[in-house]
Amino acid sequence: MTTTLRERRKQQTSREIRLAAIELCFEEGFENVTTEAISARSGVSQRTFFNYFPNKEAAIIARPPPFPDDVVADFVNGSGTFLEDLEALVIAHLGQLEEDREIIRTLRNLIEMHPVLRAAHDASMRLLLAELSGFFARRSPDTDPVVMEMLASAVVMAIGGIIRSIDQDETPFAARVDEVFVRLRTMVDVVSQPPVAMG
Amino acid sequence: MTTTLRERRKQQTSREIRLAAIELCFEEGFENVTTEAISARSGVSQRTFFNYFPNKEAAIIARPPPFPDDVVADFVNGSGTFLEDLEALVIAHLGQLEEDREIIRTLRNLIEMHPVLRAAHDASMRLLLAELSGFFARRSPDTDPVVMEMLASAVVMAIGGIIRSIDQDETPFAARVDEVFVRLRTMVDVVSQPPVAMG
DNA sequence: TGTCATGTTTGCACCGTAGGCAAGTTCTGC
DNA sequence: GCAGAACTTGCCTACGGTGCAAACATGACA
Repeated sequence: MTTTLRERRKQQTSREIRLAAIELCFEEGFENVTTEAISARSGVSQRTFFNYFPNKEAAIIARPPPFPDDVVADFVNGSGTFLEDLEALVIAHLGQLEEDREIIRTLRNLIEMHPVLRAAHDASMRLLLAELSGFFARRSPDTDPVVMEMLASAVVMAIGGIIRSIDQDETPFAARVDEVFVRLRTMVDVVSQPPVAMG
Repeated sequence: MTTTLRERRKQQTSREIRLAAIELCFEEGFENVTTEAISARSGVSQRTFFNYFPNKEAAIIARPPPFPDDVVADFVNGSGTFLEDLEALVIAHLGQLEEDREIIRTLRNLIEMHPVLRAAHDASMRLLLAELSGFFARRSPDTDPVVMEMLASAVVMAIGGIIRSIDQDETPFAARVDEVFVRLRTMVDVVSQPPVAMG
């Protein structure tokens, strides 16, 4: 039994701290929120706050959950084309984001406005990028790893494009995978543009 | 006359602070360097340090100089293919990095090791990315801007690939532009992989 | 149920980062 | 040389973040 009372409590406390942090940011603006205030609202001591999170940002920007192992395995050992197999991977990721849809909506502006949050968010995007390009490299170990990073960063950007349009499009994220692939193909077209101008 | 004594002094002070910061990091490790020590070594008060830089990281990670206007104009109004015109832009950028070659070598490890520096560096990369994708969008205003971000991020990654191999390859950066384009084409190949497996 | 080991929270003390303010110093234009 | 702008500095305050040891809660087991 791994889900002991202790662990559940910890989960709970962690969630309470995060919630308090986000609410306070929303009410007072990120700059004006202190770790002391967050601790107070979530009913723990400031010292405990720092047992859970290394800093204020970390309480607000959660790192995205890792990709499920089976989905990764399917991609890495996939027998279709790169894009075909990539689709399931991206859908899995978008699906997980769906749960956080409301939080994403709330945090988007906060992130836009505060360099510190932006940095924390960047760091979490960088992890995603590394994870993805790792999968790519495992799938085709002979391809230049830098190329895999390039491709992964393009995919991450494409996903970002979908997320950023959350306010203009209510469609569930996963139903919008196509946009990623349309964009990848458009990108290819730009790069492969024939030597003679097309008017 | 814009290059007044005052401005030169400011430049000078700024450079002295940066130098002191980098030297100290090299001698004592980033974590063990305080803004107080940096200020002391560069002969200013701690208060003045904060007049110049918002924080320790900013003194260490300089943002790359902007692209020269004429190079940008040539790219934006260029009449060749996308890749052909892109070349001059990338060469200009690599050329500017050449001047910092030694600093880059010194700072690389520091950045790898310290999340705070990494974050500062990411932020400066993000500016580069935004600048580049802005140029791309101005050149072809009808193309989906998200695609331009994807492409720009791939190019930035490719440039990063060159910089990261600074220790394995002494060739001047600008002489290695080709690697960027080879990699862009490889990336296109991966994405455009024909539907039937190629063994 | 009692008790012991382990894990978690807390208070406290301490250092470093960062900014506001006002007084002092240096530079610029006239 | 002088008035005013720009810059530097010291002082004061607040927040961020960590180490430590005491207090407390929990799980295991008799």
